[in-house]
Formats: sequence, structure tokens, C-alpha cells
Amino acid sequence: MGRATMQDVALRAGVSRALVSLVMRNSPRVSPQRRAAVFAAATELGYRPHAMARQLASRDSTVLGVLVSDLHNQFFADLVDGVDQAAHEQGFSLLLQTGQRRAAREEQVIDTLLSFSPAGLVLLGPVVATRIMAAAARQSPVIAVTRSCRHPDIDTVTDDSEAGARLAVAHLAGLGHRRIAHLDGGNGAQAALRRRGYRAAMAEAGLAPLIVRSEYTETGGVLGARALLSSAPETTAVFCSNDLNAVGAIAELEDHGLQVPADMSVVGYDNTALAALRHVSLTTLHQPRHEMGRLAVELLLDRIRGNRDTVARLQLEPTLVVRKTTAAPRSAATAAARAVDGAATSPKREVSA
Amino acid sequence: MGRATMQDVALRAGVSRALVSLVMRNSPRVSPQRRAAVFAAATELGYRPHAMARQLASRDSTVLGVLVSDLHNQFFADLVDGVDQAAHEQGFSLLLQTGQRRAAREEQVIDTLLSFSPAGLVLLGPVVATRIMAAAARQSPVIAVTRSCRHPDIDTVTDDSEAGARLAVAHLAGLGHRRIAHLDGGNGAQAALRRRGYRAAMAEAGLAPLIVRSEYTETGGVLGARALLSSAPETTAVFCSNDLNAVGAIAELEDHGLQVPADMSVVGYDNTALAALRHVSLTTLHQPRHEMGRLAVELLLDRIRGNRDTVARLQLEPTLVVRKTTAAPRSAATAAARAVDGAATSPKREVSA
DNA sequence: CTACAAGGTTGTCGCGCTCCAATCAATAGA
DNA sequence: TCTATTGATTGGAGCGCGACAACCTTGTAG
Repeated sequence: MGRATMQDVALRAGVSRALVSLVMRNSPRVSPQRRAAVFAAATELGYRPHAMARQLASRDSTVLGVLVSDLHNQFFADLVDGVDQAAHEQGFSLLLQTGQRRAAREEQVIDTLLSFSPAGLVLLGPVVATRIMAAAARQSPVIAVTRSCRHPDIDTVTDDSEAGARLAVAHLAGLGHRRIAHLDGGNGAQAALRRRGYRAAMAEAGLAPLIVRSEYTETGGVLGARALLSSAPETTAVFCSNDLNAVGAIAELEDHGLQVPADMSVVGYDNTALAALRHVSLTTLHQPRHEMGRLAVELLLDRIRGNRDTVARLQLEPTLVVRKTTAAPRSAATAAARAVDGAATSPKREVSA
Repeated sequence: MGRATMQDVALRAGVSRALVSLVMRNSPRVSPQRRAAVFAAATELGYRPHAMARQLASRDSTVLGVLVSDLHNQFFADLVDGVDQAAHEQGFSLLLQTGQRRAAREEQVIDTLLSFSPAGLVLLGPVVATRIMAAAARQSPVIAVTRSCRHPDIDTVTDDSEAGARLAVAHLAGLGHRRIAHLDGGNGAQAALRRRGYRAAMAEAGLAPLIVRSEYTETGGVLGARALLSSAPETTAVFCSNDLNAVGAIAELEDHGLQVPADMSVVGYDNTALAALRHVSLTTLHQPRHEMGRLAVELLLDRIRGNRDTVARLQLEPTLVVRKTTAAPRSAATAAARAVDGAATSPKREVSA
């Protein structure tokens, strides 16, 4: 099944190989007759330009290398989808590998991707050291999504997680909650920012923060909620590190006989498809995942095409999506009283799950 | 940032370009000294073999083209993950594009993938005409997952959806249900098989089938459940086309004041992460998605390496995962009585949503 | 009739690499 | 000493294509 080459098409159309090349690249300097003849010959032979040979010869690639941390996470799957859309529109193809949240593997994957001389590299939620990313950036433009890093050669797209956390706290406090806990994202990307935003917002509202160590998983939510109930049962609202975590927390709360939102309000983060399910209907912070993927590609292409040589750090504002897992506490007055009490006796509490 | 080539390494190591090539390909016919010298020069220059040039020259590819129908669907994201794992282990990279469930787009994507002369093509849930796949198969080995097609050049990996449907019905009938409906998957992949299995199992159990037209989405589940409640309120159990559909159905049932499983048992299909959530805890049929992805790659590589020249049609057996959305009907006796009644008055019912 | 331009078309080189025949060195056998 | 034999190394052709200068047309102005 030897595939047809330009030479074959040229022979069949009775022209030179160079002319076929011009036709395939839509050069305007070709007469209509020749063009038609070439196209005819090409379709007859089932000719298809050889992308790799083309890129080798022209020295510019139409491939974007994509490192995605984990496709099991809906959040990243959506990012990839956005990246794919934008890339497809611009005529780029994706060379994709998963990093499994392991730095060593990510390093290897980046190496493999670079061996294809891609036009650029898109890193979705990388955990690898900045040093490695910087090294890659010397071979090919790099953009990191959901990973803020301060290197001058690496563009980034993130959401303003600190602002998101503030929105969550403001929403809950606005409903009358005083005992608002946070199940955090541990060492995960953006987790530190969400913690910081939570702390700041709580302080500004004159409330005592309570951070429970957790992680970006359902199990993390289950364990976090369990720890919370045993150590601070007076809590009336919890801001979870992401949607998955929130769903786990809700399950655990319900197992303990608590009703959401009557007994406990819950806020997630990401607004994944999960949160939108009517059966879940989670109040959460929306990150425009699809849009983030698109923007990453656009920024990368700007860099590739030389339209920009300064670093880009795009930070998107999350928005609050109110659904059915948040409500005023059973008695706002009671909750307020307990909060004052709690703040007086323990201005700062930390629990580990 | 001109990247180093073999020539550069050769010069630096004081050997010929051909020797560098041998070293890079781990040829045993190289003396240890030269090998060391080449490696040293390579690392000093930050040399990395150019994958595309290599594939052009060697005429064999280390790239697998992947067409995935839709990454928003967790099911396919998991498949891709399995494919990625297996490919990575075998030293292959994935060139991935999404088809958006649109035949025209899929056709275009296949064309793009083929232009890279991939070692093989993995089609995950394609909706494109078999004719197009067959044409692709003449350029490169093709395997389709979750899409049975009878073409002699196209390998397939599917689950035995007919058997899965039978398991679902058997489970529900075993619990004492008599009025068991099916929200189907419309024109989706495997939907016809699930319908057939449902019909057969119902007939064997002496029960009257009730198929509600639906689709593989949450909204489909919502609408399907609504149609079901208005047209056949005596139903006590429903077998949904997939998990997403089931979750939509559950939400709608709850909105109507019905409790799951007390008033209505629900079975899904796929056993996605969604079903495993404690808050959902859906009884469903497990498809080993990750494993299916792996197997697809393995079968494809067999073909690529010439270890097999006959068509492979792997059909995996789904297994029932019982969770908390199924139980015996409130009164098995009553349900049975109603079933007999219903079967007598309307041996075959169909409803459209 | 020549000069010139502009539109078309072609030959050739090289992208970075693999592959293979050819070469060379060193040792073993006659 | 003169081949074989083996092992290590090299030059060169070619993978399919793009870039570019050179080359042919025609047509038009001088």
C-alpha cells in the first residue's frame, strides 16, 4: 500500500514536481488549467501531502505538544477539548500525552514532545519543576495552564483562585453563615491561592478561619467532612477545594444525617459537568475551562507567530454559580452568636484530616 | 535557538554522522569508547533526535492517530487514558483530535491524521460511515472501539451490550420488578444492541417491554423519565442507556416526589466515575474502559507488527455493579399483579420522548 | 524587430535522519 | 606472508517535501 508522492502526481498530471508543490500550497502563481490537472491527478491517485516531510522541509510545524496531567479529571478533559477546538481552527494538530501527576513522567513526556519539534507546548496542570519548563521553553514556546509560575519565558493562563475563594466566603457570609470552614486542595495547583483568599475574606468579615487539610478528590471530601464534623460540629458552611471534593463532602454529611443545605451549606470550585447535574446541583465557582484552553492556544500562537515577545500572564475571573447546596443557616441569629463565641475562644483553628 | 543535529554531534565527538545514528539507535556494533564519546557530545550540545526526520527516513512511525468522539464524555476520556498508557509503554505517541460526533468533522480528522502517516489509527466511538473507515484502513491499520462494524479490514473492541442489557433486566426481575422500562440511547453507538438485549431478556422473563426513546445525555434522561411517568406511571424500574442518562432520570424522578430506589429502581450503563460517587451510588454495568483502551492499542500493534493479518473482534463482557439505586419494589406481589395486568392489556408498548 | 516585463514553470539543493554497501583495522588461519 | 573473518566505521543515496533561483514562455512597448 505504498502511498502516492508528489512525483507520482506530477508524472500523472504531466507537470513537474515543483508545480505540484505549488498547487498543494495554494500558490496564486499557477494557471487554472495546470491547477485543475494537478488536482485531478491527485484525487485519482488518492494523494495526500505527507505532513512530516512537509514540516521537515519547511522547518515550521503544525503540531502542538500537549501535556495533560490527568484525563480522569473532567476539568482537564474539558481543557483539552478547548485546546483541541482552537488548534483545529488554526490548522494545528495535537500531540498529546498524560503526565499522571508525576514529575518524572512529565519530564519524559516533555522530552518526547520536543523531539517532534512542535510549534509550541501546552502544559495543562503540570507538576514538574519550573526549571524543566524553562529548559523546554528554550526549544519551543511554552504555555502553562492552571499553574502559575514566575519564569519570564513561560506564559500562563490561570484563574484568580484567590478572588474565587473570596466570592465563596462572601456568598456564605451574606447568607448569614459565621462558621465557614474550608476543605483545602493540599499541594494541588492553585490550592495555596484558594487558602489565601479564604483566609483573607474570613479576616475581613471578622470571622475565624478553619482550614481542614484535604485534596482534590472525592475521597478527600469524604475524609475532610468527617474530620470537620468531629472537630467542629458547630460549622454551618463549608467551602470545598473543588467540585469532586464537595461531592464527597456532601455524601459524608448525608451519611451523618445532615441535610444539605438545611444543616450545612456547601460550595465547590470549577463548575464541572458534575456540579451542573440536577441531582447534585452544586453551588460552585465557574472557571471557563473551555475558554481557558482556547486562550492558551491563542496566546501560544501569538508567540509562535512572533506577534508578541513579552511574557503573558492571563488571569481569568471566576464567577459564582448559585445552585441548591447553599442557603441561610437554620437560624442566622444562632449561628452568628455561635460564631462570636467561637471567634473569642479560638481565633484560629486548624485541623488535619 | 537552532537545535543541534547529528552532524553537530558527530563533529564534536570526532566521528561520522552515521556512527552517531547507530549510537542513537542503540546498535550493538559500536565500541564502548565511541559510544561514550557520542553520548557525551550529545548531552553537551543538548542534542535530541528529530522524531519526524527519523520517521521520514526510516519509513516507520511511532505515532498513533487517535480520533475521539467527545472528551466531555467521561467514558471517552477514560478510553483515551487507557490508550495513552499502553501507547506510552510501547514507545508510541498519540496524535489526537476530537470528532464532535459529527461525521463530516470525523472524516476531516481522519484525513489529517493519515497525513502524518501514523503507524495506526484508533477510532474511539466514531460515527462516521464504515466506508470512510475502510478507506482509511487501506492506508494504515485501523481499530474501532465502541463501534461494531463488519468490515474485514477493521478490528474492533466493544462490550457485549446485549449481554449487559440482559444482566440489567435479570437483576431487576430478580428483585421482583415486573414493569421494567428502558430509556434507550437513540442512534448512539451500541444503543441498538442494548435495546435488543433488553427486549430479549424481557421476553424470556415473560414481561412486556417498554422502550422510551432517549439519548446518551443527562437531558435525555430527564425527558425520558418525564415521558415515562406520564405514559406509564405504574413502572417500578428503569434501565437507562448510560450513567449520564440515569442521573438525569433520577433527578426528574425525585422532582416528581418519587424516591429511588423505594419507588423506582434505576440501572445505568458504563460504571463511570459518576456512578461511583457516593452521592449517586448508581447500580450500573461496568465496562472496563481503561482496559478497552489498552487492548485496542495492543491489537493494533499486533497488526502493525505483522503478528496478525486476520480481523480481530474483541467483545468484552460487562459486569453488573450493584449499588444503591436498585431494590425490590414496595410490594413485589402488587407489582407482579400489575405486571400481569399490563402484559395482558398491552403486550407491547412504545412511547416517544 | 528588439528589449523588457510579468506570469508560469522547472531544476536543484537541503531539511535531519536511516539504511546499506563499502571501507578499514585487527586478528585468526593457512 | 597472504588471505579469510570478524567487528567497527564511514560515505552516499534517498525518504517526501519546501524554497529559491533559473528558466521559459507570451505579450507589449519602444
